[in-house]
Parts: sequence; structure tokens; C-alpha cells
Amino acid sequence: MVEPAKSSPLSELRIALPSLPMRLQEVGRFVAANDYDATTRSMRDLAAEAGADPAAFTRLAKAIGYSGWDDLRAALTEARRPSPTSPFSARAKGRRHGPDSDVTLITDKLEAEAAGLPRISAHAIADAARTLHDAKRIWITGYRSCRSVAELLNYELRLFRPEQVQIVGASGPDDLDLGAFRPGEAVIVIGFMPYTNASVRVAQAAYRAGARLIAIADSVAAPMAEGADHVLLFEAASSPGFFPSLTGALAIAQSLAAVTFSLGGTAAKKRLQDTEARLAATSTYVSEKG
Amino acid sequence: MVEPAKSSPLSELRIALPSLPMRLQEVGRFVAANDYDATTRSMRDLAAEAGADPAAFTRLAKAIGYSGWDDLRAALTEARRPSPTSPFSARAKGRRHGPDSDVTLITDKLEAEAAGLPRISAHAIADAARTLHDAKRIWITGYRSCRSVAELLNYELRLFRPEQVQIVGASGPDDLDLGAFRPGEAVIVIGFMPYTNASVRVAQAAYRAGARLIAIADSVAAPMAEGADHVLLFEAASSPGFFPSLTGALAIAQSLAAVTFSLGGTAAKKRLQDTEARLAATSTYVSEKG
DNA sequence: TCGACCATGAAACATTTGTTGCACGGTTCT
DNA sequence: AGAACCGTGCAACAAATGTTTCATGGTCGA
Repeated sequence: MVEPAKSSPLSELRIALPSLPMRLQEVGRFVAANDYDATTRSMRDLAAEAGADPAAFTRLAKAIGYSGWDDLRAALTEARRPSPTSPFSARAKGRRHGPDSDVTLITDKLEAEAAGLPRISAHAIADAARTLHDAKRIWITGYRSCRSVAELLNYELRLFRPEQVQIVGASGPDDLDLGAFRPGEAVIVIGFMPYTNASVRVAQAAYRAGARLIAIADSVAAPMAEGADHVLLFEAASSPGFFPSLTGALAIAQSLAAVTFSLGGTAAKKRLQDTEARLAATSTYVSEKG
Repeated sequence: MVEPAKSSPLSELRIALPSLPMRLQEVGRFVAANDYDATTRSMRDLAAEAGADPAAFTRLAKAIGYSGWDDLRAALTEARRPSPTSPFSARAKGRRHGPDSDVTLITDKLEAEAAGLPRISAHAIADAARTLHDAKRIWITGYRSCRSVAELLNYELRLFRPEQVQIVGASGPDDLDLGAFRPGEAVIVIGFMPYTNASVRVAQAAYRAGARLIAIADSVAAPMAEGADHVLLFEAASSPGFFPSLTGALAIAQSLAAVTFSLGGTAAKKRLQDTEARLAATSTYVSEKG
């Protein structure tokens, strides 16, 4: 049988976990959740805290291919050891096309995106949030990859304003919704180059209807930003790679939701609590402790 | 005698260092320089590596006010313990409701998210991408707010592998798809605390079916990460604010798609070009020049 | 120079560590 | 039903741990 690539002791543990006896699973979960204590404190200590037999730890280690608990702990210790070089060391190396080219691609991408986030205008977001707060109803639009951002925004806003938020085209053709825009409402359009015709149509409809228009885009020159009351810019092309990055757009969306919630005050907080209580009641979530 | 304010064990050590006997100074310097090993390895081990007598460590500990080496090590261990709460939470607390409170909320949030991105393990993503590349079919799962990330991943992967990627539950009840998992396929589950039961069910189904499981989660201890072949971690709670942050998860998803595309080589590139050509032909996009 | 003092290494100590053998209770296969 | 098996807790085991004691060698002051 071919063993899976053993990257870290924790991943080995995780992989083997489901095929283990019940008690060993409990212990394994405990180790995974408290791996720092696992490297520092003694086996008996851990056993006492986990409410398990000390022997279970030795058996767990052997079950996943180590010679004993000491061996497993040594592996965990090494995995946790702080790297002497900075995490950006990969960049220092030449960008040759080697086996690590994928890794450097990713680190570069993440770095670039991290650098792009602070460029976002917090003031613009705060202003836009106030518009959302005042809006009687909120429409959200995003096509293709931006649809995901639109849906997140829709989800988060609906947590505390359920009846007043919806995605354009969610319940029928877009055109039906376009005719429903009214003054006093707000329309959010998310998009970047190349821009879809549909998003531009939504923006124009919002403008004609006298609704407030908030554009989340990669450029002030974006066609759906024309006539917008607020334009929130992010850097879609900032990351190397093949697809434009949505990290910035998502960060804007989240901030927008957070500030709008904050403006909502106690009323919003109550709505959120109600929603959460309902979800908990229907046992959507995994219970806290196993 | 009045004890000096004990901030950290290491600073106590540094302060007392000059007034110590020569041998104890050497040992003390060794401890300060290798404090990680000091917390994990045994006293005798350290003594051997430092070229000193084991007893020197006990004497050092007593010389700076501890009851023994065990006591000192316990203090070092606690000092090194990774904080469960994000380092930014403290800053988020002291905020008063001023005119600029919204702006600072946003900038803090963005900063925190930017800081979290480089923490993502590029190696883990590269490994996971290879699994995706080898998979005959790819299933994607994400509930509640994670659904947006799932859909982005679905969208980007389908750009160059249209027939082999789909979201669990997209075309009917989840249960139908759960029964369709096969060995050689890959299942991606995205989620963070509190974890939904549905996502755990998907993970278990994937495991039972012998499919490769990739978990994108906020903790290695996440229930749907059990048995996963790859776990990609992001920091959901890293940002101050009310909702957990999905920026990290999205960044992972994008990197995953990018590397998988890269692995796809010319075949993937051709599929992507075909897709784009089709979209252009149906005039989805606004034409280049206004 | 002698004696008191301290730093230091080696060895012996009691304790704690990780490990393993064993018995009990439950399940599964014949 | 019987037997073989497996998972589990308990207790005894040898090894390793941190600590202490003791003897040695050096230094400083009287």
C-alpha cells in the first residue's frame, strides 16, 4: 500500500484518526487540539486533563506509525519549532522553475494581496455603510466570480436585516428586479475588468430609478461606477497568477457589513441574536464538546 | 527581599545574568538563546549540548528565584504558549464610539487580515493542488458564509475543468451527492467554528467513500478535518469585528485554483481560452472601447 | 601560609517518566 | 454457544528525569 506523503505529524494523525478505536480517537482529538501542551507537558498530565488512560497516548503514537509517545512528541516538537529564517525566505531564493515554483507562486500571491488590503479606503467604506444603513432596501449584484462576494454580502447583511436585503436575480430574471428599484433603496454592484454587460445594466437601472448606487470595482473608470454614489476600489490584478484576485473585494464587503451592523445598534444586535438562536435551535451546529 | 517585577522569565534571566558565576552565565546564555529547546528537551540533553553539567541548570534556576529547573521551565513554557486570542483583540477592545470609530474599525480589520495572509502555508496548498490535479472529479462544500468561498472555487475550477467540478447539493439534496463520492475523486470542505453538522457529514461521507478530502478550516481540530488528506488553515477570528473573516479562506481558495490550473499545463490553458472565447462570443462583456 | 569560602563536576538519590504485561468486558465469527 | 479477537483500564516495570550530596580545586583575605 502506498503511504500518503507525511507532511506533518498532525496531518498524519488526522488522516489516521477516523480508522482508530474510539478511545484513541478521543485522545487523538485532544492532542490535535492541544498540540502545544502535548509537546511541553508530560503524558500523565495530559491523560489526567483529557480524562483518559496514560497508556492510550502510547498506543495512539504506535497506531499512527511512531515507535512510541516520545517519538511522536519529538516529531510534534520539531514541527512546532520556530523557523530561524523569516517566513519570506522563499522570496529570497531565485524564481527558478523548480519543484518549489508552486510554493513561491503562492507566497508571492499572498504577499501581494496582503499588501493590497491596507490600500483600501476606509473612509469610503464608512460612507457607503451609512448609505446602506439609511436604505429601505438593499439589492446586491455580482456576476461570474464576483457572484461569490455578492452572496457573502447578502448572507451577512441578512443576518440582521433579513427582509430588506436580496440579490438581484435571485428569484427570477434580473429584469424583474431591475424594475423594482425605488428611490430610498440602495444597489450594490460588484465587478472588475472585463465588465459584464449585465452588471452595467443593473447600475444604469439603479441610477434611473433614483436608488443609491454603490460600486465595488477595480477602477473608478469602470462602466458600472458611472453615476455611483460610492465607489469602493480594490486591486484585482495586484496578485501574480492567472485569475484576478477577489480578496480585496471580499475584504470590502466584510467591512461594509461590519460597519453597517455597527450602525444598526442594538436593534441590529437583537436581530442577529434571534437569527443565531434559531440556527442553534435547529441544531445546525456541531455541539461544543464531544 | 523585594522581587523585581517579573515580566518574563527570560528578562529576569537577562537581568540576573551579569551577577552570576561564570559557568552559570554560560548556561544562562545558552538557555536564553535556545529557549525553545529549553522548554521541550530534557535537562541532561541541554547539558550535553551546552557542554555543561546538568546540575548547573538546577543551580541557575535557583539563582534567579525559581524553586528548581522544573519551575523555570514551566515559566518559559507558559511564556511561549501561543495566545488563543488574536493579538489584535486587545486593541479592538478599547474603542470608544467616536466619529471616526467606524474608520478605525475598518482599518484595524484590514490590517489584521493582511497580517493573517502570509501565515497561510503555501506548501500545504501546493500539496492539496496536486491532489486536485489528480482527482477524476472535484466536489466542493461550504455552508452559510462559507458557501460564497465554495462558489468562487467552483467557478474558477470550472473555467478549465468544466465537467469535473461541482458543488455538493447544487442539483438536489446533499444526500444524493454524498452517495456519489468515489475513490479517485476529491472533496473540498470549507468551514470554521461553529461548524455545521452538514459539513461534517460531507467530510465523513468523503472519507468513507475513499475519496481524497481537503479541508479549508480555522483549526486542525475542526471536526471536518478529521481524516482529511490536506488541511489548509486560515484565521477566521483574526479580524476584530462581529463576523469571522473569510479573507483567508478566499485567498486559499484562489491560490488553490491558481496552482491547480498551473499543474493543468497546456490542456488547462486551452480549456480556459475556449471558455473565454465563448463568453466573448455571446457578448457577455462590455466591449473594450467605449 | 593557612583557612574559609565558593564554584564546579561526578555520583547517588528519590521521583517521575514512558512503557508493557495482564485481566476484564464486549463484539464478531465459526 | 463457544472461541477467538479486540479495545480498554489497571498496575508493575525499567529507564530517564531533576535534585541533592559530596569531594575537589581554586581564590581571596587575614
